[in-house]
Amino acid sequence: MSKRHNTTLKELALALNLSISTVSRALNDHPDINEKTKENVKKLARQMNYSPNLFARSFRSQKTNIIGVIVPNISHYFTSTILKGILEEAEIQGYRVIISESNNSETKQTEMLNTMTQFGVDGILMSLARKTTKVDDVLRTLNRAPIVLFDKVSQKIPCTQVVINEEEAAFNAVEHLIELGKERIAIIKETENSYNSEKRYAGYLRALEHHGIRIREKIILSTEDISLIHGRRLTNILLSMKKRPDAIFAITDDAAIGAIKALNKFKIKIPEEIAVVGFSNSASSKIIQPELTTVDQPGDKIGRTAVKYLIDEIDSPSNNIITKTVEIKTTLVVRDSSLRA
Amino acid sequence: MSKRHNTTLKELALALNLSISTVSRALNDHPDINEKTKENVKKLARQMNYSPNLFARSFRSQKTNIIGVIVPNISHYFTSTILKGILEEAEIQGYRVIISESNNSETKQTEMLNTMTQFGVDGILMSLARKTTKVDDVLRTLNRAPIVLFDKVSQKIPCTQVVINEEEAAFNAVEHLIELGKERIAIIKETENSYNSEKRYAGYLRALEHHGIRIREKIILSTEDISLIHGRRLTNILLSMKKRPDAIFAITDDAAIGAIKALNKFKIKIPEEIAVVGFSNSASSKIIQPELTTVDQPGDKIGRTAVKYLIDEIDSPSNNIITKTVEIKTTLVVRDSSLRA
DNA sequence: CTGAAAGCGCTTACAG
DNA sequence: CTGAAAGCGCTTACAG
Repeated sequence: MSKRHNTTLKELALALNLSISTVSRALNDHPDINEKTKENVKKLARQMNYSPNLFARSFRSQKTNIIGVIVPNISHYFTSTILKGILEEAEIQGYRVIISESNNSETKQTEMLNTMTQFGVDGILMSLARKTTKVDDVLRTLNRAPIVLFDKVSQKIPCTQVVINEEEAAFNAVEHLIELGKERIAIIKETENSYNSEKRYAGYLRALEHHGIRIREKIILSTEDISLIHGRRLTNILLSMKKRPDAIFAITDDAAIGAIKALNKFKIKIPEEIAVVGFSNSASSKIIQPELTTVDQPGDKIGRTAVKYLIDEIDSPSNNIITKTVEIKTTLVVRDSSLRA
Repeated sequence: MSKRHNTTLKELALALNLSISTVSRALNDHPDINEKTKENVKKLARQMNYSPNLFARSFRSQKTNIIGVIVPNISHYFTSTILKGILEEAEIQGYRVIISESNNSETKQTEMLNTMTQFGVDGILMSLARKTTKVDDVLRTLNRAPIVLFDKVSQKIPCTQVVINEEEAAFNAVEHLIELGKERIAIIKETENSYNSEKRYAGYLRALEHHGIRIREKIILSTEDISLIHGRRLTNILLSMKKRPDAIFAITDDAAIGAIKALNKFKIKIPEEIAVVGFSNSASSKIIQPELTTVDQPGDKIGRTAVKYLIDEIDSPSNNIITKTVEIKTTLVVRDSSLRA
């Protein structure tokens, strides 16, 4: 047998002097077929190393059993934990997963959506590229295949959205700082109004209001790119103020770690002088000194949940397009950066 | 037009009162077709939101343009950078990528190989699960589709293997410590003889020999699971010795970071008393205090290279099975954990 | 219990 | 310049 050759039903049928139909049925354990025949067929199939061509099967059944996934950046840790959940759940349910990256480019994202529908995926899981504005492209895809959004979502797209309890999580994080006795709590958030940043900011505001703490515009800082470097830069600005904050809530771990790096540099005691809380529970949050208090986002569960909702829609396609939001609970992981002395 | 409906060539043909053949050729800009006809066809195709069913096309051409990827753990940072490279290069070359995780289980790995060949992927990229012993399964797959291994490879599998210059990289890392004036250099490696651990250990030995430094068995430590926790544990053992080492070379960043955490706890000066060098240039290596000297592994390049070699084999299937090793160069990133005072 | 035939959507050699 | 027909590998309703 030469290399790269795949045995087909036809070959088996020829060798056994049976019809293709019978061979197919025998392999699929169809009740009609004689036990003896089944045995013979299966034996030869094993010998000839036969395995069904799933592509042909999918083609016939008009169902690919493939889920397409589009994420902004695959090497972002939180994203990779979601992907892990997606892969696990998809495998359990008998689906394969095609992954692609939009690199936060809307153009690329549209291209990916097109390839995926052309390819005939049964459904699409997507976390939106930053600044996704031309929702039309996504809506057009929605006519072809069900979509479930996760993490970076948009209410403008009428479909199921799997997110964490952003607002509540931020509320809890800030309340934790207040209970620690902190009163001048700065926030480092995004300039652009992403779903996530907006919700976390709302939680911050609500916590302050709820506890009767005055909102100080001066210590509400924003940045385009919510990274370690900008977390550090904005913290330096906070430190240059006449009246420094006594806590910093950064809406990402990266920015919070940047903040800690800045505070460490000036030998400011954490959490006594300034406490810090982040968001994500990334691997780095346990590496930084002092270890970072942060919101744990269960990526695995988000991924699994998104897959479940998507497969539900694949199995029972409904024509009523609705925006449904599914919230996954998070927990605050308290570490040294905000531990009561 | 109802939801979830895909226009087909047949429908276009019917609407235009043309044959399916003509419509197909018009859309593919076949020179035989009348310009006017092409225009009409294309116009209607746009109106009816037609896009070709790639599944049908693949089915006919017996080529899926899909690459299967199997990795032990998708959320390992280094792996995700390789995946990034794979996705980028695959897209450029017009391939789609199916990703799955073996979770370091050989059984699961075999299953994935089977599904992928059944599915008819054009080729497979794989990083082996730990302790892959039953090479037979992989060899059987090799009869169906070309395989290129990367990172976790095995010489027992006759195929192209894309790796980094493990031995040389370790040699350079240890030589760097020697040039710093260190003489009692401990190594933290894996118990099990993985390709990577073996090569790095060989580089360590060669560097010591090359510089006429005696090899001390006592400070050559091994662990099953080369993680932060075990890096810390083994470092504690090193610290309990009568004569402590003056440097630690850990064959992963995780273990090196564990080492630094242990040293920090005992307020041991890094690098003056004990210098530390890791391997990977993970995100965490820039977070830990002091920042970690480590070997930068260009994941992106590894991924791209693996895709290129695989597509070469897909395009020109050769029957001569050979083991070819492709080495990607690394660089040592010197940071505070080994910086001359 | 087994077989002949249709069909999934597409491309292309062959005919006119 | 256009069309009828075969075929990629499989499943299944229909017939016997």
